[in-house]
Amino acid sequence: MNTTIALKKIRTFFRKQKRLPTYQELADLMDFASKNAAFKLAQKLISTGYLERDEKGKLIPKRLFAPLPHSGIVAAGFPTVAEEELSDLVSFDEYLVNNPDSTFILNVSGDSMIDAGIHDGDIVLIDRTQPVKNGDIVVASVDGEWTMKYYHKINGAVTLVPANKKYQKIHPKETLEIAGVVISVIRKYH
Amino acid sequence: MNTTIALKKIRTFFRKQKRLPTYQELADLMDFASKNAAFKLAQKLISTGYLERDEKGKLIPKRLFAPLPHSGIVAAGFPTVAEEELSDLVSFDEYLVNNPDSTFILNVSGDSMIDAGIHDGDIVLIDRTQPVKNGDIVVASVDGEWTMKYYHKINGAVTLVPANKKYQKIHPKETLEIAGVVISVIRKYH
DNA sequence: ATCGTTGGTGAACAAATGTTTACCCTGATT
DNA sequence: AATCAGGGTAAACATTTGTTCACCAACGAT
Repeated sequence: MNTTIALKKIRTFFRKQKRLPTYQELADLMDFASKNAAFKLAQKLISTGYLERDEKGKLIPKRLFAPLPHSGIVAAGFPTVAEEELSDLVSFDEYLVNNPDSTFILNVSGDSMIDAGIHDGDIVLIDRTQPVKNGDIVVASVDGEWTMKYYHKINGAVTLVPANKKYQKIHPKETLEIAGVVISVIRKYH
Repeated sequence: MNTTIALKKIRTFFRKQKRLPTYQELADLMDFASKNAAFKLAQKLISTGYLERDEKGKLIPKRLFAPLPHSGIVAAGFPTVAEEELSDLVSFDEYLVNNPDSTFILNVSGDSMIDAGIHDGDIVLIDRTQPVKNGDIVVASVDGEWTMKYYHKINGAVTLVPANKKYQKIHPKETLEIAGVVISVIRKYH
């Protein structure tokens, strides 16, 4: 009956083991005496969209970790956290990362981009294949030093602009190597 | 020998399937004709610390997605503390959401929290069960209007403080309803 | 030249796994 | 009172899986 508690147990199992339980293990987990009960449970979880099967029929997690209702805007009227609409459920992994193979994570240290809302301790996602456009925030190596700055190219001359008046603009002379473009900023409290 | 290329293939497999390959699959992946070759490969990957076995002897990833000596970026001082290869292992869903059942998403509109690095258009994760502490950013309904502000309670008197000098502090008189605590801020460019 | 190691093939096999089929109980519906 | 669906048990079974054993080719070091 309670798929919620089942999900909870499966989640903790997956967190620990980094894999989904077998039917036998799932049965144990749920105190079922029969594998088949686990099998049926899995079916239900698939039909409710929490799990799915790969090409070989094996169970893999789907929405297992991100079933978040996405309600409207803070401003007006707002929210009794309404009915959870499946269509609005979001996996952050999919939402944030378009190119998993070329994306990596950086921990931000320093306050040179604070006026862009990037604080010390934030996490930043970098795509190293994405083409750089003016106004993008990039991670770059200038004359041997790595920084994170706004990127501006005017008449062929690149300027790296910090988002903090305390720091200077940079006009790279010798080397300028772009590690990638900041595609996302994440901050977690607590 | 090519444990590097093996790791690469295993990684992409894991990213797609969200599970490790069986020995048969690993053999196929590596163009081995024999499962045993895969078995031995796995042994090696275990002894080199990339994989490990759980209590039941099943393979689980260990250092599979751990920080790699990626050229350049790690080296010189600035922005990076650690670089990690991105994987579904570090699922943002898991990382960001502790209590899936009580967490929901809001789109931020307005600039009243801009000095806290929360900009118009950002996405914010709210936990509605988490206890509110002083200094937390909360989503609250004051006298019928919903806002996002810092929460301060001094001698029983609650003050809601914006992170923008343009706006006034709020001393709720009548109703004060807290929808939840901001646990995370997400901004996506492009 | 030979020896030992590394990395692979191939076959074999017990145990575990996914899945099906049949049956049962309980609470709700009619 | 009869029926029905949901959620569980129990048993059965083909397939797959992990693992072992024996063997082999290539190669570097001795």
